[in-house]
Amino acid sequence: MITENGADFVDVLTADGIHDVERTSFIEEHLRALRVSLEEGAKVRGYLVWSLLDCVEWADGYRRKFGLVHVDLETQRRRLKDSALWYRDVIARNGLPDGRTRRPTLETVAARAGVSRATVSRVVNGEASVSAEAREAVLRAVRELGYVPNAAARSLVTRRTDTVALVLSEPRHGGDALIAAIVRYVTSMLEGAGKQITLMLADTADSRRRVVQHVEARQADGVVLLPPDDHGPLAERLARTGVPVVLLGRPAVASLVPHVDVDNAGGAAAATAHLLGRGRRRIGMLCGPTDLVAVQDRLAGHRDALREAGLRPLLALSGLDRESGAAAARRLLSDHPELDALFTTSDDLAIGALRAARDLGRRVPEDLAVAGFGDIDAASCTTPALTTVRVPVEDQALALARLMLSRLDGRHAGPVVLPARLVVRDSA
Amino acid sequence: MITENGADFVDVLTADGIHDVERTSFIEEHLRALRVSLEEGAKVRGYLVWSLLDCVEWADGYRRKFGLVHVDLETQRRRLKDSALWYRDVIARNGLPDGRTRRPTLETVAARAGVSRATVSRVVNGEASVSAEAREAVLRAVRELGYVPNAAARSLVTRRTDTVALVLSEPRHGGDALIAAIVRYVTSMLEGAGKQITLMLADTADSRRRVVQHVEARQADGVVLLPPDDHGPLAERLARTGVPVVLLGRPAVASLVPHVDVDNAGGAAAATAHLLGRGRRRIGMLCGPTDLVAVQDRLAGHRDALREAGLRPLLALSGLDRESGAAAARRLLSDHPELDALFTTSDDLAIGALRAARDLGRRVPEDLAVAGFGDIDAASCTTPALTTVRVPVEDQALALARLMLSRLDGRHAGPVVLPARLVVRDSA
DNA sequence: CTGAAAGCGCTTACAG
DNA sequence: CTGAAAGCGCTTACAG
Repeated sequence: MITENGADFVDVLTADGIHDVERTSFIEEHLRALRVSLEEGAKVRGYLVWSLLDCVEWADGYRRKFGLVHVDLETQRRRLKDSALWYRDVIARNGLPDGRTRRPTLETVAARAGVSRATVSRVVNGEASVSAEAREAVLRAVRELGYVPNAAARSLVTRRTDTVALVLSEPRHGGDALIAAIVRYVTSMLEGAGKQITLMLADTADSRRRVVQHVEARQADGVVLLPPDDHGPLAERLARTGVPVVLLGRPAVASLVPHVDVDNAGGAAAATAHLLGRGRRRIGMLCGPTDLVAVQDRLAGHRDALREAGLRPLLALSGLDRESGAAAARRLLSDHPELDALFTTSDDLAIGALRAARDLGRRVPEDLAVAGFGDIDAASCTTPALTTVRVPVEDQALALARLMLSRLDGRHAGPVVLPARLVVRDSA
Repeated sequence: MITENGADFVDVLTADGIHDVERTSFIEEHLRALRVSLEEGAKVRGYLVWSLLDCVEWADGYRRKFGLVHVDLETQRRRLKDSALWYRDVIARNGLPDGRTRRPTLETVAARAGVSRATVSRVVNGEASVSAEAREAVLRAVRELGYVPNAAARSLVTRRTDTVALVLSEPRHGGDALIAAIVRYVTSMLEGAGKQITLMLADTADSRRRVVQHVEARQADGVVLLPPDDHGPLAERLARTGVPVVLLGRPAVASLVPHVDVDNAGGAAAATAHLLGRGRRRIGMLCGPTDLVAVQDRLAGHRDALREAGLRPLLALSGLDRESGAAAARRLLSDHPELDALFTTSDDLAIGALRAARDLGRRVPEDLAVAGFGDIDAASCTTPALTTVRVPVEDQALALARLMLSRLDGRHAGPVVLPARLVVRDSA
């Protein structure tokens, strides 16, 4: 660790409020680490205070100066061990590891192992045709030197990049939870398979050009593209380069590019059936922007479910946000005061509808049942809590990653459609 | 576009419900594109139907077969133009562009421009010392051939990667909105500066090792690391390699690694002052996991504000989720029924507290004022709407990107602390 | 201002 | 099973 004047410093522990049993081994462990550091010449330049809650005030002086860490015991010990190992490591190397030192290359490893570069390459890449002794020697040299292959050099000759581009466009639909889940799960699965992720944006003409260039220059072995609402053309264009492309959401136009989607129609039909099942017969619908494919599908599901009951849909077009949902609901309810239920193509619209209902003095669900779509985080926080259709964001992310992996393996794959489950709460 | 049996097909337009004025030019434009395609030998294999809402049912047959696009006029025209240009482009190239064709190299460009590879390289990299004619010739050849430099070859010799690693660890604090904002804004700004983003996870021992290897092997020119709560050691370790590192959130231990943070203490003090200003004197606090630095700082701000008013804090420790917040609130309120306000270190805890208050029959804010921290999406949806402290997620993301860029430019930089503003709603 | 040439660190036929 | 050698596509002193 480095203080503000750049000098190394080691920890001095002051721990309070720890169970005695635990304290002993904890302190011992720490002091051992400390002793090692001191013996190896580190100078004490400050204090790191670990303490529990009841000594916050006492410890405040230290906190101001060096930072105070409040941790539970488990964390405390893990961190302690980490930093102890780390100190030893650093000190063992005699001061700062030098970033400017040349990294070892195949050449270095080969020399140390007493074999040729070709053999080292074979071992590193897991080829079978290497003798046990050679392999052993190479592996040892790799370990001792901390050899890591140079990705650029490898990619230059293999023409692979072991990289997948994750392309985000404007999130008109889906929201932050979906983005976060995809970023996390797609990355996790692809990293597990030895791929690297390049994050790209495709929200402007410029950035879209960049994506096309990137892919045409073969800087990615595959592309995960989301959400595609406005980007059918982009997806097709990328697919034409021969690089595997995978989409989130059904594209507007039938396509051979495989995609992952949620059963929007089925979910909307389920929500509508639920309203019907509660005896509602005059059901209005708040419908988000109809150029979004997901909105189209939800609309279709709603319509089909109504038709089956011999009813016809009654729509109010709306934007994407709560304010616009509230306005559409007000409009619909004043034009059609007889309505006893509202279905909306998104939770944000439903939350707007709840506000409108409150403003208009309609009790939910007694006078007006409201059902949304999405099960966003806020849906369970409203009063009444929102009945809605859950969009399984994590499953979508995982399916997307799996689809990409199978395409990278050269397998063909069709679209994946995940079920959307009704979540019944209080609003309908 | 490709149908399911792999054949090209062109669009046939059927548009309804469009204002007549618009319709004419729209259809004309489309038919022109169509004619071009047909003249150039494309076969009609299907229909793409653009229509507006009122012909949904009629169009359903087409929808089933080929996908139906509902679009507003603006979108319609843009998309039409896109696909028309795209058709022409593809067809002009005589069928599918071949992904397996060799891309042009410096060599190719040099030959075409009648100069040496070195000169082409100089032009491409914007060096000044090139004659106007040579530059002109090279630029033309680049344009005509669609030349894009091979990143691997370039990186091999320059030892730069023009890549920044964006490292995500477990999101114990901050949530999806923060992740989404960072992914979006950091990527946007760095792409604008010609950098590529490599997305990495650091949530397991394995993935952390991968990150260290990645950086030590110089596969990134910089690292944006978030959230650092458990990763002080990782940040220090990466910084030791000499690669610029930038952190989200104040690290637990004082460090030279620059970071971006929110004024957690100031925000908590403001919320507490607000409660005091409303005449509340018996203020309890729900305190999230105290090993999180942000929680420590919020706690400190709360305590300082109380102390200034001659009061002492009354804490209940809690986890991170709503359930745990509700439980802590129940505990605190039954042990101390005299409490007239609660401050919480996060909105999720506050939402839990609202539930507990309702269960216990306490009216909010009359009997019990509640203030949270974060201003998450759900905060404005509760009843009563939550008074809270806004954490400016976009500003954080932008500051993080700026910090990284200045570090990449070799400039040193200190920590950035962004203000956290009180948002007064109904709960306090 | 320009070109010939060396070299970045790998992989991969090819020959043995 | 192994090594010598060519070559991936670029940049950059160096010499002119």
